[in-house]
Amino acid sequence: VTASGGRTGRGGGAGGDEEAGWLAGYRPADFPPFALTVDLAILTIRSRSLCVLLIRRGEHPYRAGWALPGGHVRHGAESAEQAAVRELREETGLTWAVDTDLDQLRTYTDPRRDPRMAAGLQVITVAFVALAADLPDPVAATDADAARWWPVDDLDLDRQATAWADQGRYDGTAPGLAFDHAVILRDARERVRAKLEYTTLATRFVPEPFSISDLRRVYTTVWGQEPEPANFRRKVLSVPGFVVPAPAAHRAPGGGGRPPALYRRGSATGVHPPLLRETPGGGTG
Amino acid sequence: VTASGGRTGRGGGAGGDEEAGWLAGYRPADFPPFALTVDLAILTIRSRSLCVLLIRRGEHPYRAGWALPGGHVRHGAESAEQAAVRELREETGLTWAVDTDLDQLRTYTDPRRDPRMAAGLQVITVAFVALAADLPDPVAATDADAARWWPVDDLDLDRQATAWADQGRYDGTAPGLAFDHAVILRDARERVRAKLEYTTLATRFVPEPFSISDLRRVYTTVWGQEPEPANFRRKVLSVPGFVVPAPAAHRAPGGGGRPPALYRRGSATGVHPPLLRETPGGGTG
DNA sequence: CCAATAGTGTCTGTAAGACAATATGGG
DNA sequence: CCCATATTGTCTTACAGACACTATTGG
Repeated sequence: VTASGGRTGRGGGAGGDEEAGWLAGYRPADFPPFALTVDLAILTIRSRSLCVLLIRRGEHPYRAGWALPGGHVRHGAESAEQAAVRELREETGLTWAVDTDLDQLRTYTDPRRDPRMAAGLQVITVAFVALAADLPDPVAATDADAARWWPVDDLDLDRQATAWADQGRYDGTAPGLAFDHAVILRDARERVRAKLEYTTLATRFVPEPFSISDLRRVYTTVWGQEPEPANFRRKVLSVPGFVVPAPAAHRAPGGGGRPPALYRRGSATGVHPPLLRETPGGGTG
Repeated sequence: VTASGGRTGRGGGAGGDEEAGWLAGYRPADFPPFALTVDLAILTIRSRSLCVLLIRRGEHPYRAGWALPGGHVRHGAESAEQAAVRELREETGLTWAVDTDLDQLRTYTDPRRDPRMAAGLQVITVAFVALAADLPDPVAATDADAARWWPVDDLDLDRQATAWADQGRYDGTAPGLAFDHAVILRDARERVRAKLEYTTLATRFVPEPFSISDLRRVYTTVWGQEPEPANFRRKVLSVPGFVVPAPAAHRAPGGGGRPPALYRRGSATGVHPPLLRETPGGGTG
């Protein structure tokens, strides 16, 4: 209280005279162990279903169980964001743009979320959402003995998440996810649904070039309800920079029908005013 | 890979036979120390300014510097959310509803964000936003030798946050915030601005009963731009459950003018379709 | 020609922006 | 009455929902 009493108007910086001395003598001796991990909900669309990348854990805990890819943040060497990019590359073999496609979702800290708490280690995780179009089939990598895309709808998320909240485990018939990953994945899905409304995120789900119908199918798949085709087209084309026309190309659609005009991603990131679902998350009541 | 190979379709739970044995022998011996803290951006409106509760730190690091209230999560005993509620009560002396008024903002993990990293301790923080109407003047409590409300606009946030990102410190004339708290506070302000659009959050900023003008002043203050009064009224009253009429009461406004009708908070949480600012965060370019 | 999909036109209801007009209180 | 604020009314414009209609391909 005495030494740097006049600090108020001077601005910060931890490099004060007295404080430098304090730091020199500081030892973080008695901190009980927290572990910091990242978990990734990597989403894509395959055969008209929203799919998530899951790995089969090669190590304890939840060995041989299905889980979101992720891993430990390297102490002192990186942030959670950097760890997420690194894990993503390790898991998928792809390089990734950080700010564009990786979105910090939420941090999960409940002491009961990891069984290692019983041994005195509290493991907390920062969850991220990533989107992908056209990812190759995943390769099993470090600490995973298998990896595959799972349709999110097949995972019985709501029941799993509820079961987790109630009793800390789940015994249904769908693949059970390790830790609280069902909760994380449910939150991730809701985040993506919401972001489709007010961002151009949907274009990340489709390989270029794409038709307006392709883009509309993204909304249909993620929202679970189809926007009216004519109005959807009007909206997308009326937002400057949502999509830009691509030179006519050759594509062979399955059956007949008029071939669609093709587009690429535009430079816009926001959609304003937003596209609205019928039943958004919040609700009015 | 062998022991519980058939786990896939059986659902999770870390209580498997083999895994119980592993856990019994597990010791988290060699985990380098992470510390987990929470920081709170507690916002209110005072004399037509958006204000944040800051404390003057009584302990190192950044001793005697201004900072967001917060503290360590108790290892093994609580989640970040529970710690936030506890700290909030300790700092303000008020009980608080968790889900309603405390919102997890983001987690900050950059190794450079806390000087104790130099001593080998990586401190990460989960930031929360809380809103308040009618909070009493704060009392200095544990590990804080002073606490007061600061108008957010007086804190030179943008310059502080930029300076922090560039060089890890800030030397301007406004009160400098400890750690990366200028960044956190800027994120918090943007979160609140956005939430006013699609939630009934604004009612949390005004003491009951309130007039439509009181509510409009919240938007004016937080957004920095005034919604058109007539249209604003129409919108608020057209959303069911946004506000409910309160029985006529006695109030003495400063000057003359027709006395306003008074309302209380309704039960609705979402506003759909949303109220829109002119220049939202995302932007179209 | 038909089937199938893409794309256009148009009517309508809702709601926001702008702003004038009216109501209700205190000097 | 004058002032200040609240509240209502109304005209206009923007845009989403709905849906009929036209266009362009393959068989």
